[in-house]
Amino acid sequence: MKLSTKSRYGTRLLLDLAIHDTKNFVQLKEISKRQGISLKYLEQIVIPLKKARLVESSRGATGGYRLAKPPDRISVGEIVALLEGGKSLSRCENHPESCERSESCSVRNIWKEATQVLYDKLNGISLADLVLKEKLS
Amino acid sequence: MKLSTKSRYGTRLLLDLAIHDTKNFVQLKEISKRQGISLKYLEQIVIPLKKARLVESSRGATGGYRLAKPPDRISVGEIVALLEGGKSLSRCENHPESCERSESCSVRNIWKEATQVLYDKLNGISLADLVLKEKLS
DNA sequence: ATTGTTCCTAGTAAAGAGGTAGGAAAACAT
DNA sequence: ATGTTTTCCTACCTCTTTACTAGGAACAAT
Repeated sequence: MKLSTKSRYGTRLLLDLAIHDTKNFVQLKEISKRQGISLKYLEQIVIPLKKARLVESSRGATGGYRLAKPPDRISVGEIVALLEGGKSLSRCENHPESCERSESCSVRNIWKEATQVLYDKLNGISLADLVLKEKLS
Repeated sequence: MKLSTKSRYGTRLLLDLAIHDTKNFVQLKEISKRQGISLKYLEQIVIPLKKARLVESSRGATGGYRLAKPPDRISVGEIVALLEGGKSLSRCENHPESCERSESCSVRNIWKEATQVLYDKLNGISLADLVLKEKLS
């Protein structure tokens, strides 16, 4: 039960955009240098972020990315859910047919509840919060 | 960020012991039938549970397993932490050297906080609680 | 001695994680 | 127009982890 690097790097990517922006476009190349993440990998990670309309892009020489919404409207929860491919902690959570046998749902409900508290926490943290914390340190 | 089958099956294994026991030893073969999990796989899963003294065993023809502690003293949190191999959600959480570069710890702290709320929840649920829920349904 | 269990050590197939590689398309600068 | 610099798109690749299975030894009861 580990977070993938996609989630972690993706969060850092967006945080970087939230800090070094904001009206103008920021190039992945810059973020790559600052965050120490390969450009090619960032290109992969940004794709779902763009699809989900968290960022918008501009192509060409002076192109780059910027947040599509104000930082206080983007939560860590939605970033993680997006890059992890769904909120559930157990695969069967949304596919009851696979463990219907004897689990009787009482154990499965535990996983649901755990998922809930986890995302309640992450949903309560916005990029704006992270920017603030970053500045304080 | 998914739970492994080891955690989920392990929890069901222990819940089964908590229900069908309790003084006598219960064979994995029985649990295998009831839970629909292969005997060989259960044998694998029970090893760390025994090492951690959550269960005790008896060998031979009338052997089997039983809980080593009362069900209200065993939490789902410790089962999961045990079978997932640690509580951290991010690999770097306990190895700061790997992401010291630019994350400045503010993002990493988020993962720590998330881990905390998750395990606070799971630690608050005991096998005895699960037995109760199982009986109600 | 036979049977039925735990225990121990391997092995294995498929999926996922964590990237790289090469180039096309677009926009800008000259 | 041409070259440059970016995003964008598709594919590939290696390593680790997951989720098991296999075979048999050790042990205890009958």
